[in-house]
Order: sequence, then C-alpha cells, then structure tokens
Amino acid sequence: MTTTKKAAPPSERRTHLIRLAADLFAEKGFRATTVREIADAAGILSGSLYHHFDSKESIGDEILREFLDDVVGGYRSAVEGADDPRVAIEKMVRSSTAALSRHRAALTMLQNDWAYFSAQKRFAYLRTAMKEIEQTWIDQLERGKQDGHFRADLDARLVYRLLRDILWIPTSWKQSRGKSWKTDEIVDGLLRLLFEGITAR
Amino acid sequence: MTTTKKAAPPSERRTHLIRLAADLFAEKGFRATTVREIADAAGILSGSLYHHFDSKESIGDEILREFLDDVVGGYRSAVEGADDPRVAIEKMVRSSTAALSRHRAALTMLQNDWAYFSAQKRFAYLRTAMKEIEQTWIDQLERGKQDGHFRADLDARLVYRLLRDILWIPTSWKQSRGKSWKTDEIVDGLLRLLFEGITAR
Amino acid sequence: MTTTKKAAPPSERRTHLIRLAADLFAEKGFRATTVREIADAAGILSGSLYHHFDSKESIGDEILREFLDDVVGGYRSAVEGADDPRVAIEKMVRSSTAALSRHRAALTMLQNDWAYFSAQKRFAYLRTAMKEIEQTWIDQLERGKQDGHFRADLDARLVYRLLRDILWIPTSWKQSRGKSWKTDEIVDGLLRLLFEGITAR
Amino acid sequence: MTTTKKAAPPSERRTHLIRLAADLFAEKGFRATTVREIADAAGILSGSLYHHFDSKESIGDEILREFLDDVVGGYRSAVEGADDPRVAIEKMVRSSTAALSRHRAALTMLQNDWAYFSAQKRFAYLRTAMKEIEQTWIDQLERGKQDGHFRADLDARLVYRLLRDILWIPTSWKQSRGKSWKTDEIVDGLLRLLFEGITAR
DNA sequence: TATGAATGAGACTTCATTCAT
DNA sequence: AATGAATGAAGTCTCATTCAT
Repeated sequence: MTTTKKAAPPSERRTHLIRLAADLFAEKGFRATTVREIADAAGILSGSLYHHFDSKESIGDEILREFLDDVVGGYRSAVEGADDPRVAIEKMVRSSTAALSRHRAALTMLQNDWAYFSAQKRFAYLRTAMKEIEQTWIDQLERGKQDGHFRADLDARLVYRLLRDILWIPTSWKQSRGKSWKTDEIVDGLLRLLFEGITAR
Repeated sequence: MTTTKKAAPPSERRTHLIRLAADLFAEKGFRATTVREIADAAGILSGSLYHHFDSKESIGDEILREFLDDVVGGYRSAVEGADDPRVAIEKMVRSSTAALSRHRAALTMLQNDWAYFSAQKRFAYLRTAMKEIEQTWIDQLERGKQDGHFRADLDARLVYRLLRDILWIPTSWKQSRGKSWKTDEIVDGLLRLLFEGITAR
Repeated sequence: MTTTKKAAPPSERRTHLIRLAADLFAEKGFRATTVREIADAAGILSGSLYHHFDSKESIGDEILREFLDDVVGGYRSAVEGADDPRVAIEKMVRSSTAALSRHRAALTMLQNDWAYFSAQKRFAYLRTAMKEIEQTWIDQLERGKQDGHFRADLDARLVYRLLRDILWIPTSWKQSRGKSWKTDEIVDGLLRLLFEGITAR
Repeated sequence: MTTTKKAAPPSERRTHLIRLAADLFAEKGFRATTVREIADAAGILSGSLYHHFDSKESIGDEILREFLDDVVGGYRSAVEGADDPRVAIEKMVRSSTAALSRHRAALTMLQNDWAYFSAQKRFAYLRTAMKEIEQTWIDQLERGKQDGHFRADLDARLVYRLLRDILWIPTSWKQSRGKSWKTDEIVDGLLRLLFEGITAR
C-alpha cells in the first residue's frame, strides 16, 4: 500500500539520503531546499541523486507518507483503547507529539508548502489523511461535551483547529537557539493549558 | 525635501500594487509568488513593477515593516493603560488579532519564509521587533504570576511561545474554504481557552 | 554642417543637460551611464529628457561632434602657421591638451566605447576625423625626419599611435584623488619626455 | 582538502571556457559582453555556464587575478636581480609587455570597466596590486635620479603614470586592423622613446 | 515642458532534470 | 553508483523609450 510504481527498494544508502534530505527540508522548507544542497550533504553530485529517486518530489512523498501513516495509526490506537474522551485526547496529544518529533521535516514541509503539495494529484492522500485526523478530534471533543467532561459551549471544530496547530508548534522549536524544553515539559504544559487555562484557582 | 532616495513616496498606484502583492503573498507565500504574477494581477508587464519598486524584496519589506510597527505600537499602548496584567493580556490579544487581520499577508510571509527573511541584513528589524514582542508578553505573564492572577508554575516563556503561535492561527483561516468563524468568535474562543481551558467546571 | 535632421535649437536648458550628461559620461562611460542617472542629475524624470533629445545616442553624438570639431580645427591652425615641424608638434600637443580638457567626457566615451560607436553609421564621422588627425601627425613627423630634426629611424605611424594615446592620458587624471598636476606641468613634462627622454645628459 | 568552496578546481573544460570568455572581453569589454555570447561561443546554453562558474563576475575575477599575479610577480623578480635602475626598468618594461600579451583581456577589462570593478569589495585586490606596481616604478625612478642616471628634474609619479599607460597601449593594437608591429619592435621603440626621446642627436 | 505609467527586449541567474561515460 | 556536462524553463531585474495627461 505504501509503494507507488517506481518506489525503489529501501536500501541503506537510500534511507540515509532521505534522512539527509529531511533534515534540510526541516531547516529550510521543501521548496527552499535545492537538490544540489541535498547532494552536497551526501557528498555526491546532484545528478547522482537520480539513481536513487526519480524526482525531488518523490523524496518529499516518501517523507510525508511515513509521517501521516504514523500519525493516523497513532490516533486509531489512541481512540480504540479509551473509554473516557479525556483519556483519548491525552493519548492523542502524546501520540501526536511523539510522531511529530519522529518526523520533524514532514511538519515543516506541510506548514510551508501545504498549498504546493495539496494542489498536486500525487499528494491527494494528504487531504484524505487530514480529514480523518480532523474527524477523530471532533468525535472525541463532541463525546466529551455530551458526557459533561468538556464545556458545553465549545465549538468542536474551532477547538480542533486551534489544537492541531498548537500541537504542531513545539516541534519547530527543537534545535532553535535559546532555552530548549524537554518534550515532556512541553507536552505537560500543553495539556495543562488545554484543560485548565492559565488562570490560578 | 520630503522624499528620501529609497522610501519612494506612497502614490496611489503604488499603494494599490502593494495591496495586490500582499494578497498574493498571503495566498502562496512570498517566495512562491512570482513578480510576474503580481504584474499580471495588476494588468501590467513584470518589468513595469520596477518603475514603482526596486525589487520584490522591497515590496516585502514595506509589508512587513508596516505590520510590525502596527503590532508593536498596539502592544505598547495595551501595556501602558493597564494595571492588571489580565487586562493587559486581554488588550494584547485583541490588539494582535486586529493587527493580524489588517496584515494577513505579513503573517504568511513570516510563517513561510522566516528563515529567508531573517537571514538578511535588510530585515534585521524583524528580529528586533520579535524580541520586543516576546519581552512584553513575558513581562505581563510574570506580573500575573507575582500578583497571583496566574498559576505560579507557569513557564512564562513557554506560554508566550504557545500564545504567539496560537494567536497567529486564526488569521490563516480567513478566506479558507469550509466554515468560517467571525473574528469575534475566534477571539472569544481563544481567550476562554487561554484563561479557563476546555474542562467544564 | 553640425546639425543633423532632428537637432533641436540649442536652448540654455538643453546645453545644461548636455553638460550634466557629459559629466556622467566622463565618470562612468557612455554605456554605463543610464538615462535615469542623467535625468536624476537634472532633477527631472527620465522620460522628460526625450523632450530635449530623441535618444541617448543623440546626446552622445553632440558631445563627440563638438570635441572632434575642436581638435581637428586646432590641428589645422597649428600646422598652418608653423614652418618648423618641431614647432608644429609643440602646437599640436598644446592644442590637443586644451581641447581634451574642454571635452573630458568625449575622451572617456571614445576610450571606453569606441567599438560601440564606430560600428554605427551615425558615427561614421568618428573614423573620418581620426584619419585626418592621424595623417596630420604623420605628416609632421615625416617632415621632421627629412629635415633632420627627428631621428631618421623613427617609425612615424608607431610614434603617432604612442603619442595619441599618451596625450589622452592626463585628461583622465583630473578629478582623480591623490596629487594632481597642473595642466602646464603635465604638458611640459610630456613635451620634455617626448623630445628628450628620461636619460640625464 | 585541496578544494576550497569557491575556487572551483580548474578542469579542462573550465579553463577552455575562461579562455573563450577572455577573448570576448578583450574584444568588447567585460560589461558589453553578455553571458549568452560566451555560451554561444562555447556552443552551450547560457544557463549551462553556471555549472562551471557562479557568476559572470567570477569569470572576470579569475582573469584579473591571474593577470595581476603575473605582473606583480614579474616586477618583483625584475627588481631583485638588478643593481642598476636602468636595467631594472628595462626588465620591468619587458616583463610588463610579456604579461600584457599573455593577458590581453585583463587589460581591456581594466581599461573599460575600472570604475565598475574597483568599486566592488570583491575586487579590492585590484587597488592593492596597482599600489604595489606604482610603488615599484617610483622606487626605481627615484633610485635612477639619485645615482645620476636619470634627469634630476623628473617627477617620478608623473613619469610613472605616463609609463604605465604607455605600456598598456600596444596591447590594444594587436589583432586590430591595419599595419601591425611585432612585439619586439614595439618594445624597442618604446624603450628608445623613453630613454632618448624623438630628437636626433 | 514635465509627470507618471507603462512597454518590450534582453540581461543575469537558478534549478530540477537528463544522459553519455 | 557516480561523474561531468548540459538542457530548458522560469525567475528577478534593467533600461531606453513611448505616450496620455
């Protein structure tokens, strides 16, 4: 299911190249990264990359696909094993955070170049996956409203939008200069802010 | 006497062109927008743009500068007239939201191409302004912690980071397809989420 | 004889504009100077220049024509009133130097952009004038050889070439930073070098 | 370890391209030569040049640098092995002439576009080298004045200026239409003119 | 006379991609 | 697997010139 027509066998070299590319994409965005830069990082000439991939986009494709598979998979199992929407949401937050830290590059790519990717047939699965993700969140939030855990006046879709973007934020902090938080700190901070707000009780 | 070499006088035509460019930048990002697209939108040839601007970047410069002036100005007056940090923060949120809706393009530009801009001398003021903004937030949050309004265990810098990015989110929703919220709804949702979290009391 | 089809009447404004243009040409060369720079110097817009001239080249034309008229005229009267070729040459040197200092721009234009001008029909007179100049020099040098004033082994054409270019040199020094010589000093130095060389006797 | 980032290794193809470019620069000047003309001469598309060089200017840089290294190197060894300033100067003249004929293009570039190059940081070495060249000449001329070989009333700097430009002249004659002199003839003519003037004894 | 706006040709440059070796 | 060279499309910018007002 994951392989398209041309997807070459995942040799070690290939995997290494994807990782190099992903790091560059994470730093500068997909479009802003040139094939030459990737090749430079690998110590080869840009033309030589085309022995491993048939295009720059197919590198992007591989990175994005793995990311979304990871996230969607995580959400599915988060929801499955949770009766309480509050628990489900906590699991989803933790699962998201973990997936994001495993696929930092994918996030930058989606943030910076969403319009670019989503306009292409090849990347139609992006929209599909995002829809499933959105639905999962909304389902849990609605469930929480109905059983009284969450405030009844929440606009589930609005909160989802906020949450989705909020969850994405900390990833982009990694490797940035200045104080850096541990993932756990961030997640806990997030959850607390989410459930309780900043006001003292 | 009134004209400086570089800060070309803001003729009507010029202002109009900047608006057209800003719309495109908002849609597709600064780098992804070509000079020709801007010219097409204006119904002229791409070279003709250079009658009004010396470079694509100087268009970007103008848009970003106005935006940051607006935001920083808003924060200053928000802080000045507020004894209670809670009030200050509410004012800052409202002021941000207003500024962001006035300068939608600037935000997209910063989000998509921050690395590109901030690496250039010409855009050094971006970092300067961001620092002032950060400090303003942190000051108010710390004040709130000390006088007991906010939870004592808040990491002010962490919360600021979250907030900053959260505030930016709704802007990118405008003009997007699907359900759209009114600005007031969004701001109120945000403030409520911020102060109280999603949990029912 | 000096007017071509379109040559506008030499109003004061026009003359002033030509002087401004000439200064810029002298500094940076004809091609390297843009119409906009000329207009800027005059405090008008570049399009407005076309009320006075039908093209950038016609400005160049006027400058070059005046210069060559001046030089050729000077040579003619130098030769007329001189029995001794030594005297004729001294007069030619002084006349050249004077003409060059009056038309500094023309020189830069010819030096930098000779290939450009001389390839155009419009500037055919450049070649004509240069031929007359060359012939005048060669005539005097040959005369000097025959009557024993100059060394019999001089290659007149070679010496002319050297001299022509040598005479042009000091002009380009004016306004340059560092020590500057008076015109008289330069001319005397030149003449002495020419007639006697640098060796002590 | 041998390759620096910018000073791309001199492949054969690269060297060939530089030679082609240099010929064009010599003919028409640096600025007046377009990248497309260079590419045409090489039988490739203009964009393909950028596989070998990062810019037109870097081609110019390479040509100019080699030239100045050659000239300065030649002057140094001319001065080292010569007790008599007269001998030193003769060596310098011969060394200049040789270097100039090896780097004809560089000369045209400096003559036509000196203002353009010398205004750029990248070409700061031009000024440095010119200063060393000037100082070398002046030193030898002063030495000759003091030991009585040269006339005591010579203005060393003035003579240098004349000489420098005079030495440059013959190069521009090569390949020009009309009678052409052999290099030796030119140099001997020059030296004789320099030491003895044109007057018969 | 001058302005303000625009044209159009052509300059330099970038970059994903191809391909013979 | 990789190199070295090239393509070709597209992008930013320059500049002499035109023209309605």
